[in-house]
Amino acid sequence: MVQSEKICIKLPNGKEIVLTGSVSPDGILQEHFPDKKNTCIAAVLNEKPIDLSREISESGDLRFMDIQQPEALDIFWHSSSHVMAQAVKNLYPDAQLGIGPSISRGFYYDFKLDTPITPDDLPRIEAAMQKIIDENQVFERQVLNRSDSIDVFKSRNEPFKVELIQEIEDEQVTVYQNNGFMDLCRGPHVPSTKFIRYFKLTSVAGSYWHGDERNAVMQRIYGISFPDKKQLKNHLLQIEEAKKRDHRKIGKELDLFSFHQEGPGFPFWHAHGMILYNNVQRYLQKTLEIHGYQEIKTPLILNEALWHQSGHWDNYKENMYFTSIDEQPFAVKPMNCPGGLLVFRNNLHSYKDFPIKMSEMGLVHRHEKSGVLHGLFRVRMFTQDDAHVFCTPEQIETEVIQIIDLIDEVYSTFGFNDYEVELSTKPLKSIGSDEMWQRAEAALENALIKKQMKYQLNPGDGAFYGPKIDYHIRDSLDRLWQCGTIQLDFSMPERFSLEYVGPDNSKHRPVMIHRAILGSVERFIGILIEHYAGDFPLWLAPVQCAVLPISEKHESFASTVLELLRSQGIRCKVDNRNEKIGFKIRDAETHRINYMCIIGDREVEEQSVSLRQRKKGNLGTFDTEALIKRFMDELDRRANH
RNA sequence: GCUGGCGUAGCUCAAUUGGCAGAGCAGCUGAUUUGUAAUCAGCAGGUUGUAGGUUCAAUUCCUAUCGCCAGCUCCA
Repeated sequence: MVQSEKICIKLPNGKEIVLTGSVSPDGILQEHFPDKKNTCIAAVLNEKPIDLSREISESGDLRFMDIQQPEALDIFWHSSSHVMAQAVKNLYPDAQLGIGPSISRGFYYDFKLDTPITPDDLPRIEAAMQKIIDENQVFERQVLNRSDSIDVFKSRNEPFKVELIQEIEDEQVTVYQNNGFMDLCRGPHVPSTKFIRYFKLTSVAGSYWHGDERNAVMQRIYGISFPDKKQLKNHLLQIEEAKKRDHRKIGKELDLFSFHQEGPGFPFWHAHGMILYNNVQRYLQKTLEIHGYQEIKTPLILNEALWHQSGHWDNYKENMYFTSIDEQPFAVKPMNCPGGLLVFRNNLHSYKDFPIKMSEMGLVHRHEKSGVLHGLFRVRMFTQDDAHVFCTPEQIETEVIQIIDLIDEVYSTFGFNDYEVELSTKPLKSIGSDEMWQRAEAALENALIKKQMKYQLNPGDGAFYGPKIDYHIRDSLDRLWQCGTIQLDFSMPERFSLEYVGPDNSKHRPVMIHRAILGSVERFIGILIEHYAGDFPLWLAPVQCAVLPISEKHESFASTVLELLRSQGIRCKVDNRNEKIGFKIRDAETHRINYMCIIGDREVEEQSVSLRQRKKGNLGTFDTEALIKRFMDELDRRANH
């Protein structure tokens, strides 16, 4: 490239240099920061990432991307996917390349290939990758014009790449090449393959070209790589930990719930699971009572006409189940609001009664495609901790603030102190006047601002009937789960002609706020199981205490202790099996029982127990009074540990 | 829904190229009477998801079906 003007570059250390001739970031790195030569993988010129080997053709700020910087991982993973694709092409010359991006955690590449790739093939591909890495092949960038590049990829039998180029509007495209492997790619890449130090291919799966099931079926290989061995190890450990915490696995181990062929997507709650379910529900009901809610319950099956009126027929029919009663069409409710509206409309309401906060633990059924069902996280039947707040437009902001506080209170009870909030505004398809939307969005936004909440704006992502605030809670493994939601609704009051009598003695239309805190009780319990890894806090635990007599002769006092604890509402059991104490302790520990009361000669003598806490070990001797006090105190605080 | 994988005892998993379905844990019985994460021995446990088919013979091969698991644009 001919340089018409001199190029001035400002370096990260503040130094300014003038380039003469053809200079790449590589050269500058060698000259000015020789110690970083081995750890830099790319440069950033005027906030645009470029290859280290790329000739600098414009003036501006230049900095270097160290391999340890998070932003470098993106490039790192992208290069890793190239190496993987190259390895696959070496092993399967017939494979046609799809796309191979870096993703939030790792990378993948899609291939069209007639021979199926199974997990057993991954070590072979990994070995082929290692060979490429050991050869330290240099990634070479090349600029081609469109038609040439199309010819190139046609001749290489890469129809998908040709299709991609045809979708590109630019006259020039870039390709990267190393040792005969070529890929259409925007770049940048790490300088050479040796930078991909530690990697692992994690899974194979099917996918579709452009994600559309009408298109060609592709095989996708997922992988992860890191510059540091420890990072890779930690990542793999985290995957292991997540597997250990899988609520489906723990649910089976602790006998919490089950699923059956006879009811796909419909959870069966077992006795232990019901304790979780009931405790979560009771806690919530009590809390709502304190916050001025009144609880209602509406029928599971309602006449289809209601669903026409509510708009669900038009917008939600695909997800609903239908039946008939006395030859009349009925539907199983997928949401609770229409039923709640009938309750509201059953009485005449004065503005003096507002806000009216009606809550419902509503069992809803929603048809989900069979392929998306997933334990308690994605089911076809669940209980929503639903509520509808009816108020005047002026009351919206205050009510939303109260809900924000309530949600925070509930989440922190379960140890979720970290959550993310999104505000979604008017979508293209919507009902209601612009003025109404503006007022509603402002009310939600003001509430968030007043509470000094950080939130992400999702323009155009609101429901068709109103804007909303969504909550995502972060669990102990740093994963996000959508749970709570606060939605303003102008549509339902309209459709159902809701009214209240105002101070002017005439009728007005109320505003309705839908809100859920847990979202789905079932899903929330799934999240709790994984969050606590099955080690539930005392107030939730299915079995809180195991009474363990050392031998047969201690059974009598053990029963006395059991009865005493039971009389105080402690969920406990006695283990009278003919086993050694070590066995009984192990059994109680593996069943995640919070406390063990060990009873031998000494304890019978002193009328006390030797208390042991799950995962913590021996706590020493407690007389029965101190024991109960300890339990009650922990229960009162709903202590999280 | 689509693609691929899987379905064996209550649970976790075995079973050469098709050749008598097996182990550990849990359960039951007996011995042992135990002091802070597994005492020993014995017994029992199955229409191999379901329905067809191929075969002298099917857990194994084929077809259908049900369910489970993973994935199904985070775009060169």
